[in-house]
Amino acid sequence: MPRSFLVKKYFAKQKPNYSELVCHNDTSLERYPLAELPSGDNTCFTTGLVWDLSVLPALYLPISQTEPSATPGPLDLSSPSSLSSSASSCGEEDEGRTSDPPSPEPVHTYAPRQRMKCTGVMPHISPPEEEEEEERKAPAIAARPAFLCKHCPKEYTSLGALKMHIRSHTLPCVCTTCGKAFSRPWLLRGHIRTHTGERPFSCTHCNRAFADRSNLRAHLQTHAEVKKYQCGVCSRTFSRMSLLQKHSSSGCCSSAV
DNA sequence: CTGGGGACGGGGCCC
DNA sequence: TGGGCCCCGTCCCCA
Repeated sequence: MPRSFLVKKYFAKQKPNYSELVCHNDTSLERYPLAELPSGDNTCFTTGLVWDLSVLPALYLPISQTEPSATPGPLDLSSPSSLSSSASSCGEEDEGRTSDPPSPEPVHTYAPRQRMKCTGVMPHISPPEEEEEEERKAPAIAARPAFLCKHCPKEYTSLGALKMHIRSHTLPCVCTTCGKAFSRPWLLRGHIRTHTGERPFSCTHCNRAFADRSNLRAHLQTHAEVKKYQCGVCSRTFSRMSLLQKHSSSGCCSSAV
């Protein structure tokens, strides 16, 4: 299942310096280098690589075409239970998602994924004992070095990775305001900002503030003269992959798709 | 229709 | 080994 996050690992040891990003309204100060994108060259620049659409078609494979079994199974909603981890326990300060120049490797995979809307439906949260039991069972199910998730076909090479994954099924972090549950505390923190209105990440160009670093990163693209994603046919650049996709599918680059 | 913002998911890395 | 954070990404919705 070629989910984007499963196929990364571009620069393991060469992370860019994100301490440059500004995070005002917050104790920490960060400054984002992306805010100063060079202009001119419309194909590639140092801080942000322009993706060429012409390389995309072969790489953009829907999940169904590549690994159908990888889709996580439905959540088990059968056993509601008390939840120890709460919004308060997870804090409210800054959290970490960051904007950032794209990886220098022009390999993108496209995989539409399911979304869980905040619809008021309480997701299932397993009690700690249940979660531990699942974790214990997992290695037994696995063939050998692999740890299999009992909720879905995923397998991992380490128990730690499996435990982390299982959290996506058990969703131990629950928002005390709306009841929505998350797999990790910082996801909950980010969600809580939607209630509090806190926006700790600001753009150095326009002072617009964001609650999410990733959104700031995307926003910074709008200030860039040359954007991250480029059409292989007309050389037009876009701030988002989705925009490039729309562009390509709507005529201009029909030959490239 | 396009561009952008909001919300969120999950693996990997670091401590 | 586990938790926190980083990074990258997607989808939905709206102007």
